[in-house]
Amino acid sequence: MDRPATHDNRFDRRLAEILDYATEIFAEKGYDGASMRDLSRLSGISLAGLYYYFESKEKLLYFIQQHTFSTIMLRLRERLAVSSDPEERIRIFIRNHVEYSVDRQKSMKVLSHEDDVLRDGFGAELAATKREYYRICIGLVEALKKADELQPGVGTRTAVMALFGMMNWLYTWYRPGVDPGADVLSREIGDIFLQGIRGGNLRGETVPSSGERGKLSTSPAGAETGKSSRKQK
Amino acid sequence: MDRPATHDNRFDRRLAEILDYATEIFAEKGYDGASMRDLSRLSGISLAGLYYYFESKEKLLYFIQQHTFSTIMLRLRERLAVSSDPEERIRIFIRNHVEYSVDRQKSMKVLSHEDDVLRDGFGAELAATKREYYRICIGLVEALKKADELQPGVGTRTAVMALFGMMNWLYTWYRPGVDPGADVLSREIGDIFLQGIRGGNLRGETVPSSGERGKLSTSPAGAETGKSSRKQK
DNA sequence: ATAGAATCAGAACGACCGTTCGAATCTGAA
DNA sequence: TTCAGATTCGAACGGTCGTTCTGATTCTAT
Repeated sequence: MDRPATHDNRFDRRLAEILDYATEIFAEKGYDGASMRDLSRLSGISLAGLYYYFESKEKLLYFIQQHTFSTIMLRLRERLAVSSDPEERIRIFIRNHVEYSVDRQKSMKVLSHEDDVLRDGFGAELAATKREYYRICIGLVEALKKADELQPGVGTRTAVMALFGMMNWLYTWYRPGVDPGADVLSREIGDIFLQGIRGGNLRGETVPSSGERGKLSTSPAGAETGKSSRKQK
Repeated sequence: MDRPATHDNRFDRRLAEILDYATEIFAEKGYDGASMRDLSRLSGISLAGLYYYFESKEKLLYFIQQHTFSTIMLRLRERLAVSSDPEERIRIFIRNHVEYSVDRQKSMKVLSHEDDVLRDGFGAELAATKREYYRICIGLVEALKKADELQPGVGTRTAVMALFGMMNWLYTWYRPGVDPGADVLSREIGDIFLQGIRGGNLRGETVPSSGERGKLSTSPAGAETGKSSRKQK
């Protein structure tokens, strides 16, 4: 009876296909280094034909990054809903991020490596999502700290950024088939992080006076997920 | 008496100055996004004048990366020479890397972010240095493992890559004046890493059977410092 | 004073860039 | 079979790119 929007499905599927090709060349050559003619060649669609599906190269990158990030975010929310244990929730966060990184390495590379390319409208929306993602992680870590009643040797911001570093650096070295699978990798990174922020096991045991500097946040700028800014051409 | 090569000193100083400007724009806009005309504008040197000091944009990037990396390597060797304690040596490694990252953030960004741009001659030499750097770190971690007699819950390669991740991600989020100084930061990252790879402090205590998968290195490719390859335009 | 190093403006080179346009082709409902 | 709308295309536009050339000038050390 209702066969709604036969074009739209068609259109969306084709666009998704193009997005996959675009992800590939952006990952290979970088956003600036990749040309629309590269994409045309790889996808087999004529240069002009591409522009039937999106209005600009910038928008193309936006589509990729937005889709990647919102997928990660969506899965995270689903998975976090099933547990209220602080440690387990952090492991879920890591597992979710690492699994996606391993699964869709190229998408993740485009998201991480071309982080500061988009500006204004597109960039702002992504930045907001990213800040939210960062805030979630901060929340998880602070919940753990409270539950464990541990006086922190490492500041929360540093800890979270270190965690993002471990996870986001994956795209530079991970080789499927050579390196451990997402499950093992998640456990390993989780182990390092959790043992890392929990005390003990240190030689000097310089417990007091450490980290978390006195004056807190005299900074004008708000918190960021990372990634410095890049001036436009 | 001997006043040798007065030009050469001049030449080198001027080149170094240009390299600083180039580091700035490469960090700002990325290698592909930055143009020689940008560099000309920023440095105040005419477009043609620039080519008196180097033969191509590629070589420019090579100079920057090569100088940055060899400086880090040089300092590392000096500092490692003064200690033979496994933990302290790892802390020295971290301290050396983090200090430089904080001190010369832009150089470090160009080194990390534009990692896979150079190919062939230039790229190969840098890749070799990088592999050596990675090997040193592997050696330090394995020395610690042996000294501590700890059965590892985390594979050495994963651990080292996680460490590189924590350190190399710095350029994306670190803000001087807002975030801790290099000394505190080094200690924090060192704490996370060292406590992280030493056991204990975990809930489940799934000590055996974990990580370090059975078949070791069936991979054809050699070990890498990280960073995937990028196809040339 | 003078040779040679350093620098300049300006134009030009061919190559490639992102994007657009009008025409051609295809597709599915009538 | 028709035909409107969806889809695709070749060709071109105006720019910018890295690099080189010319020819002249300005520094600088002797």
